[in-house]
Amino acid sequence: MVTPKTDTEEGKHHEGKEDNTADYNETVKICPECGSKNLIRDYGRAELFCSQCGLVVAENIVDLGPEWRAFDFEQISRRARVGAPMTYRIHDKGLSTLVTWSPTGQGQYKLKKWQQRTHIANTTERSFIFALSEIDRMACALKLPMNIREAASMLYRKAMRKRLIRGRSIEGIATAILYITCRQYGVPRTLEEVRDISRVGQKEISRAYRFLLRELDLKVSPASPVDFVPRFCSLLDLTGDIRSKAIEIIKRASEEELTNGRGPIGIAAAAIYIAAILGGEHRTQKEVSDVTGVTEVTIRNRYKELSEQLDIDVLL
DNA sequence: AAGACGAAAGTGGTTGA
DNA sequence: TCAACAACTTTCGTCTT
Repeated sequence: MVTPKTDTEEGKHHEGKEDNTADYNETVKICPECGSKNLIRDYGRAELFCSQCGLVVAENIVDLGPEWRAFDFEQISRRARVGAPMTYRIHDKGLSTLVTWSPTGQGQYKLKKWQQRTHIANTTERSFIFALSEIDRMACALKLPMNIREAASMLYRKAMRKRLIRGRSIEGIATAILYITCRQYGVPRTLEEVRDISRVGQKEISRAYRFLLRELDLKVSPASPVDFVPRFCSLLDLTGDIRSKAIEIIKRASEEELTNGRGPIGIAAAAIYIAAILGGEHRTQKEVSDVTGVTEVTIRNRYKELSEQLDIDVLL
């Protein structure tokens, strides 16, 4: 994986020289409000915020850029000497050198031919390339940040090393890998969302998902409703205020054990629905339903439970 | 007319014998 | 492997604004 972004000496070097929101974003790892390390990047709103208390730590974050930066010549030479940053998203980890055609060199021409033949020599290599491009395509469609694509690629590589891919659909595995990675990184996508941009059906994704969890010995804790809130809120064009309110409601609900055995998305949807009304930014059940993918009936059921048990008066 | 409500039947996934 | 089960969906008639 690409080197982590915390580079302390670097931070001191160029204070105030560059766009400081981005710098802030790269160095802050702990929420100043509650100390939680669980910061979530919300690319829909371009915000970095705390999943515990909802505090927006940084705004206008622009990640997705080059994985490293250099601020003086020494750093350039130190970091740039190997060429492109090593990345797992290229099938040979980006370490190969592509020799391009040159009209003068006969030797280079042969080398190029040799490269082409061996580069994509066998079918496993081919399918790996395909898998990575698929992961990239899907991650792109889901607007996932680069670090998740990297992690997904890494996980796929791991699955391949363990010979888990053979005889299975590459699409299914790749989709499941992405789904798992999103969960691990606290930016879950719903199964429906993943299915919509995948080329395989939900059943196959689920099968591959369970298979991978078992074989790779991964433990993915059930998604928290909180993790869905920022994205749903931004899709509904709600302010950060509502988002915080919704997260607050979910926290109280889970303390009262109202979330047990309930689908996290339904909880998130209901909390957002309530929060939006309380905050004067009313959204209809249908609107919330369309964005979250749970039915209005479920939203009603959850929101009835929540408002009654938590003594929240929801006056329309 | 649109939104909210809730009853009732149906669906797909999980669990435990 | 199968049946029981809970959560969720679909459908639809009714009430409210």
